Amino acid sequence: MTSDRPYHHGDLRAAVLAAAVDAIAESGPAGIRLRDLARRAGVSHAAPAYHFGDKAGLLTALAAEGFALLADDLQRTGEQTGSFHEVGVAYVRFAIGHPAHFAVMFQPDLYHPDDPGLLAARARADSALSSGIDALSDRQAGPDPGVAGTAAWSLVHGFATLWLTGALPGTSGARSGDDPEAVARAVVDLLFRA
Amino acid sequence: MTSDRPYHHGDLRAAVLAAAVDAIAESGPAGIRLRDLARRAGVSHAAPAYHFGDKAGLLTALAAEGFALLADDLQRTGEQTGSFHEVGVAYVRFAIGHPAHFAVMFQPDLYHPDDPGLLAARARADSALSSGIDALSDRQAGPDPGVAGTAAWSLVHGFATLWLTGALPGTSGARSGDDPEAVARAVVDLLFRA
DNA sequence: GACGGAATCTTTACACTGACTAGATTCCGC
DNA sequence: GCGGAATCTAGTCAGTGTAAAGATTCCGTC
Repeated sequence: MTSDRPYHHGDLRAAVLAAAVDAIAESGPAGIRLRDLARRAGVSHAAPAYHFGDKAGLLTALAAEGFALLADDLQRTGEQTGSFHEVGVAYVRFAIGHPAHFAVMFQPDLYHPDDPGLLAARARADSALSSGIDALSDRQAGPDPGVAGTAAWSLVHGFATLWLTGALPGTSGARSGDDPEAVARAVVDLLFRA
Repeated sequence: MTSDRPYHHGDLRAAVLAAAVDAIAESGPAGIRLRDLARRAGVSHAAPAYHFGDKAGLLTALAAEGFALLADDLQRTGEQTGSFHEVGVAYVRFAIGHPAHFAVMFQPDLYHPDDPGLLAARARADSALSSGIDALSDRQAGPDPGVAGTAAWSLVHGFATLWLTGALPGTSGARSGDDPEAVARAVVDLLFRA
């Protein structure tokens, strides 16, 4: 069985990560199989283990990539708009635009939660979100800025999660044509309408 | 190896469900193994399959049980207090009190989402939550009652999810001694303070 | 241009899992 | 107490994750 494909893939690490994103989009993070990802990338079944160690290592890399992308999005949005409303909407936009990453990021039992690269990426995302919240608290007459930040994060995170799960009536119901970003904006506005 | 335990377990279905709750609390829904649950219940490795068909069937039953418990909690709280604030807090209290159920309930890729029993239980929970939201909208001057309901649900769901994930600063940070229910109440109050 | 170590991938092997099947045991209505 | 139904066991199989050892290629250095 002499294949004509080269012995070295070129960028197998990225290819496996991309294949994982596809596989998760199809059947969720639980249905992911290392051997299937290897098949998709056109390599032997044990090749992914070289780059990620084990299955949890792969998902760790995926989660870290997700936190890094989220941090970039939030930071850029914060700098461009200076509005926490828009940072919140950007959070939802990221979740819906990268559902596979988002699903893995907030299931620490799937990966190695102490991985340094992951912790660094998550710290960046936390920082970008916090700075948006701080800017908000300045204008906000709330009693406790910590509570306001927790509320804001909970709101956008919950909305994104419920939307992705298909639990919201609008997702598969009568208002299925709704733009999630528009609904998210309305929801965020409601929280800070004072 | 003649065991002295009886051939019939008595209530294996409930025992397996209880073992699943324990196992999920230990290592998450992804780490659950049918053979391990059988060992915990003291039966042969294939016994659980008789009651649940397959692994997804077991998690379907667990999710249905969770939705039923949630519906009971929300309905009781709504009737006793008549306050949506308290219904929201009850939502959070359920999630933190039944983390294993909650984790499975909102991961439809783990179970059979079309199961009739599951759909019925979820419909009951949706109804209990909606009635609380309707009562809220009457007093609320919001533009769209649908938006207010989505916001409220998103808020409590997001808070519960983030708290269980350990993502909130208060969970493992300096304010780790905080009572989640008290924080939830403050967060819900913030949304509807007008 | 050639050498040699490092990086990358394949092959082989093994324990474990979920699922299926046939058979054993017990329960329960009549 | 008879007989079908319900419940559980035992055996089997394909598929999975992981580890170890070997094969192939890359790349800095001479």
